[in-house]
Amino acid sequence: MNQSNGALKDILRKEGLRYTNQRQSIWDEIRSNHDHRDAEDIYISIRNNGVNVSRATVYRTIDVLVKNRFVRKMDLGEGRFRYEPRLDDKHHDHMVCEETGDIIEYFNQELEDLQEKIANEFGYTVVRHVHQLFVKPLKK
Amino acid sequence: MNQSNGALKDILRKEGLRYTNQRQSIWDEIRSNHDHRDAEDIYISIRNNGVNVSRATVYRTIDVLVKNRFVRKMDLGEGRFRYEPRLDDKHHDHMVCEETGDIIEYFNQELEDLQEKIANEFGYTVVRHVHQLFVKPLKK
DNA sequence: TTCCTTATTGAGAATGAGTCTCACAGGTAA
DNA sequence: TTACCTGTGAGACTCATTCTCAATAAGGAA
Ligand SMILES: [Mn+2]
Ligand SMILES: [Mn+2]
Ligand SMILES: [Zn+2]
Ligand SMILES: [Zn+2]
Repeated sequence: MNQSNGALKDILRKEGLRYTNQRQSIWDEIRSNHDHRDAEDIYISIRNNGVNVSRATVYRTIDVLVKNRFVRKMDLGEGRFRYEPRLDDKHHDHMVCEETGDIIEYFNQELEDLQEKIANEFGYTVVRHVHQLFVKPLKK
Repeated sequence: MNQSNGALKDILRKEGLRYTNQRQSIWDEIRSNHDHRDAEDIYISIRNNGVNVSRATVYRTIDVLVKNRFVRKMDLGEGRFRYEPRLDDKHHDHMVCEETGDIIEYFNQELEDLQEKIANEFGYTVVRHVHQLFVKPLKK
């Protein structure tokens, strides 16, 4: 599984890459919580743990992790990407509260099916999709 | 209406801004077709028409047009924004063919309703949303 | 019309996320 | 140990977009 500890070595081997302390630290940091953080946040957190890595290595390693589905890269239209660990690898989409900035995860099978149906109507099949709901709290 | 000719003057007046040739040229260029173009494309087209405007003015004017719903700004995750005129102002979402780059517009009321329902379940109401389907042609 | 005050503009500098370069460090194999 | 080769850090670079500021042009007043 993605999430187990030794799995990083496996994908690195598969990719013909070496196992290094930096790569392990970066994956450990991303795994350490379920937030949706940007590269700079991740970089700062690693450094605050006393590990010296460069931004370049953070970006390079994230690419490997994204390619191997350990990490999901998302674009909320903020001008930079955010990343989250794919610990259980269950698909979900995001709802962003415009008042608080909270990010809520949701999954709705009907929505997933509907979008495939729409694509089919145009002669296509969905490869990937972006569903983002920018919301505000209902009046009580 | 947005799309009529004199409407630009109206929104500029409302915003306390002056009516200038540059602003008119930029809106005219964006209005001239229904493509989903980036700022550089728009800038180049205006210059090819023999009108001298700066990139800064293109960006500044687009902001005003977006704010006043003359133009829709979209982020397809390409690292730059694309813009389209809101000539009839009917809402639609986009499907992007990953093989050809074609952008197909679609609208599905069921989808629109469903996402509001999902937001409600979490105690929110949808302010805006992004729905993008990245697709490939069905095998024949 | 001409004048006057201010908003607007153009050119290019600045910004910021992300990528690239390259000399050096560290693993690997014989 | 040597020879080789990948990975890394620091900082240069890229590219879309924003900012700065001196020069220009709206547009209201007279
Ligand atoms: Mn998530
Ligand atoms: Mn469109
Ligand atoms: Zn989904
Ligand atoms: Zn929609």
